Amino acid sequence: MRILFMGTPYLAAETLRAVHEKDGVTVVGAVTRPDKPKGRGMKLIPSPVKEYALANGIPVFQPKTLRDGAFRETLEALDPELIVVAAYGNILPPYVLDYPKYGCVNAHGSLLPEYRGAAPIERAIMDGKTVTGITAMYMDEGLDTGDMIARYPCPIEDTDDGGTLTEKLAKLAGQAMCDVIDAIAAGTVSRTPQPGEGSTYAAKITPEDQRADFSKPARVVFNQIRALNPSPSAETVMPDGSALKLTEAYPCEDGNPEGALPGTVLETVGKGAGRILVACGEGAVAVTGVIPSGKKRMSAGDFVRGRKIAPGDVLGVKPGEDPGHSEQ
RNA sequence: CGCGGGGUAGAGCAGUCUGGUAGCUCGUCGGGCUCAUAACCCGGAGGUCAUGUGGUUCAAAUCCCUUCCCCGCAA
Repeated sequence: MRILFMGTPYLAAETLRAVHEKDGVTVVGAVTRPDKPKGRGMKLIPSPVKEYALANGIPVFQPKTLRDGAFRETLEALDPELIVVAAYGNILPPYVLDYPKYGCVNAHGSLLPEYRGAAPIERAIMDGKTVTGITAMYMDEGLDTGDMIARYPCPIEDTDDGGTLTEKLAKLAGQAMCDVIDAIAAGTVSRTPQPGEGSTYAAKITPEDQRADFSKPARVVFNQIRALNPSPSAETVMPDGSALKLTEAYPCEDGNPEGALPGTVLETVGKGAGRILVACGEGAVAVTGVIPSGKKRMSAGDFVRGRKIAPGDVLGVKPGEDPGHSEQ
């Protein structure tokens, strides 16, 4: 089967790998977003999909848009029978949707109709969900609104973070697309419209989403920190005004018995992996991993040993700002 | 040439402004205390201070210059 793949980040690259390694499949091309035009020192950063494709001899296409005629010519030249999409980042216009005889299928990182959109994995963890998954679906002109083919549940463990869950879902996405290809080849594929009710939208992560809000319960702060690890990470502000990313933590429901002001550092431990206990609206979070501004990812113990933080410091409040107005 | 931080012992840092004995918190090794310990006490090892047989100086981790590398932000 002649397949054209479209996708961009890690999850998409793993999906491409699964499809590419599948018997009876010819990947005629990989469409991915253009290399990021800048980076530190003007570096170009190719997408994971592009890297995989180049390493495996798959032609790479990086159109700025699918809407103009330039891509239509490419599409006709590649002449795919099926288009497989995973986290490509663009809506497909009708002429693309209609071209392949077997249609366009997508692997989405949630159990639709929940978490349609750009950041379903992170949003599911942030919301404290215990189950998410991959939905294999046909694409239409809407945002993740097409008919479903199959859903693959995946539990979210307390030990999961954005990185581990993405890895798990990436494997499922690969499996899902291989199953879909088999079903299409066998003529047994089925499609079910999404329920009209229960849909939610998982907007992309904004800087505001990254800002740790210690006024929330410990569990919420914990969910936020792990959802955004390893990238882009939850972030707070040190008493000196510098940024501090929080990469690892665990909740201590009874860690703030005296009801200290949210953001207050209650305890620092510099032995071993160490930890930094920070008061929350309810309970406290024990931060165990951080990235100081201009520094590498390090354990809380290393950070404490460097004497950058001490009990009594208040996080999340810029110097001169009233701690009572931590909202907004 | 987008903005900024940094390269000092195995780890994280201080010291650099105001040149003049290489320090701190840990880890590690040895000893002690203890019923015992990741706790406490004592002692030791471990660093050409990223690079340049660079410049200035009586003297450079520190001031000036070179090159390389790392990281955060922004996209």
